[in-house]
Amino acid sequence: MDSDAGSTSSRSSSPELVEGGIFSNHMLQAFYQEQGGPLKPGMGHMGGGKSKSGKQPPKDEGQDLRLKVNSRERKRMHDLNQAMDGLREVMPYANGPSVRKLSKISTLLLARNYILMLSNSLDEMKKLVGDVYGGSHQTHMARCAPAPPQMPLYPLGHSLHSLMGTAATPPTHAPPSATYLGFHATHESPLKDAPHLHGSYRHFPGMPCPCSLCQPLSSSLPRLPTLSMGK
DNA sequence: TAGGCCATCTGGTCCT
DNA sequence: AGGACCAGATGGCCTA
Repeated sequence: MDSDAGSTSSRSSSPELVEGGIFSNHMLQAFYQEQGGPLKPGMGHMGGGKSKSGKQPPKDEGQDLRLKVNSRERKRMHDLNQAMDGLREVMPYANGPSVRKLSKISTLLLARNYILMLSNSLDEMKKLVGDVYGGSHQTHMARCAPAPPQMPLYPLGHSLHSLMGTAATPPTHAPPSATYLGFHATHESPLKDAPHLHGSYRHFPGMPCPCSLCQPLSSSLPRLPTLSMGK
């Protein structure tokens, strides 16, 4: 949650409060013992869990073990969130402190579209280079950087706009939803159906359009920290 | 107030 | 046996 709540939101259940933060593990244990053991399902401010009848180890050992497992799980999730933050940082999307973070699902979907767009751009560039320099270079390019096998060539503009989504423009203060990002949670292979690839051009709110019609193609997509989604 | 998003707890499963 | 991973459950925070 450090990653999720840290920058723009003020959730009270920050893991930093627990691990190496305001509350130490000892304090937690003391709290648990005061409460009569680890948080029972359905109670406690940290959420609950399933209440399956389970074999319970002896109380103290069981508590220690449970705390250890919980701690590991928290750490694992923190690592996952850190990785998610790292992904957000390299996305062509607003990264400023005043900008609301992309949700996890939106981050993943946008990342997927971004990768597809970059792949298509690469193909496009290779094609252009091949056209300019002729067959020998094309052969060289094909040998050095073969295109992914199942990646059909799509117009660059379309792929770029597919990255930005083709659905209705959401309000600028709201993060793009999964639907807005152009996906409907299909498990089909990339670019196969690609309903998001043949939409009409649409401009991402607050975001300069990256298509070749609107601006010259740069070698890498710039960071766009000015997109404000409010909050 | 409902819904979305999230962190956390928890038990189960798989792997080393 | 211990750890990693996963998914279900729960409650908190925030926004429309």
